[in-house]
Amino acid sequence: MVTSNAQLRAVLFEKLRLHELCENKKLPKTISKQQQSTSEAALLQLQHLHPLPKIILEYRQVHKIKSTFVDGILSCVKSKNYISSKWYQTSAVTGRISAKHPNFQALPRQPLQIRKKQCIQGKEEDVVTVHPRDMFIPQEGWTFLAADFCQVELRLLAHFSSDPELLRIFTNPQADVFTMLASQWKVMSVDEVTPEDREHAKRIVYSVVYGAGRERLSGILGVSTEHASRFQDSFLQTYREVQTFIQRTIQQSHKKGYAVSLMGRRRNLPNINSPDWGLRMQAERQAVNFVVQGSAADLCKMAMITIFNLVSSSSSLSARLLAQLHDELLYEVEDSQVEQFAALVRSTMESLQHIHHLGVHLKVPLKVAVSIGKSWGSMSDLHTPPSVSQTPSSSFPTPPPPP
DNA sequence: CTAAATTCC
DNA sequence: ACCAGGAATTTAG
Repeated sequence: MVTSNAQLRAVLFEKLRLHELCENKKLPKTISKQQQSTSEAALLQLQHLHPLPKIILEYRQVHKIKSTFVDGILSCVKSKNYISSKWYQTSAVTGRISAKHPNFQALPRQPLQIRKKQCIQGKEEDVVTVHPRDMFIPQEGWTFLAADFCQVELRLLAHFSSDPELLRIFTNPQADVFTMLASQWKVMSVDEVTPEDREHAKRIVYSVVYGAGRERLSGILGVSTEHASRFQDSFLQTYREVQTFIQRTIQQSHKKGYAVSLMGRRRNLPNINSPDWGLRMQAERQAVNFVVQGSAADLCKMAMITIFNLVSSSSSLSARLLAQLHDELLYEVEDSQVEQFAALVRSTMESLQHIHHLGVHLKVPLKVAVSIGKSWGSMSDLHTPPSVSQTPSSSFPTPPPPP
């Protein structure tokens, strides 16, 4: 079977013995059993030695789509006559929301290009592109509206660390952070940075701050481990206070046995003082990650609930929440109310920078990107109306009575 | 690096 | 027929 990694391993390393042909590069091993890995990283290294690895990689991509996002979603529709995810508010340790049956959060964002087989005798083209999110469209007379916190976790990291360099980036913004960093690293002008470059920069930043080793980083960065090691040194040197924040968080976790989010939520870390080095290091990374990712989850839930309350108490506004994609809220709103709702959502989310009755005062401004569209796949930015962004209205609900 | 769900063996 | 765990994919920071 093409889908069997055990059999693939047998063919690749016992029959063809490809690992002996590339001793210069070390191939990844599986975590638990220390076998030869058949992961993407391993197959990419082997693709020049034999045609099979590339075929497997292509197969895996289309098979994932077919089995999960076509057959999988179809089976979700069959049991009912409609399609709707189940949303879980308490299943994720960080406090993020998760979805099942189907998992809308993992629906492919990028369009997929699939080459047709020659034997089909394609009269038209031999590549077909699929936009999975384009399948979802709003009801007649309504439009999708997505509100997204811009770089939440990085902003929260700037807040927690008080790193002057990182704070400066957000307090006087010149361009998008990740496009800026991408242009610096790849030595190119800001408008030459492609969306792929930006995503790449984003992955690198989060990998470094959440404690990626040089092995892992070199894989993402596409350079040698030595170069990756130097890169992470220079990164943590430019943002020194980030490093002290990481150390402080780990130290406190060791003392308390748990990590705390922005709004006081805890995550217990049983292995934080484990004698096992591997487990202890993992718990330390989880501590740092929880403070940032968990705080982002706090903000998103606050935004969701606050907007829900505002819409509920409004007699004229018609808007429904369709999904929560991590730090993004997806709504369906009546065509005539798009502008009004966009302004409300934006000011509500940005006002979460200061939540006075909870004692939350972020040192960085929160920025929200609102986009609208007639399908989930093709949503375009809705520009900030200057009047709204200048005056953040007090749209927050009244504080609860003191205890 | 972290956090999910899903599919396959 | 069912379940457990691992390895691989997608997504999100």
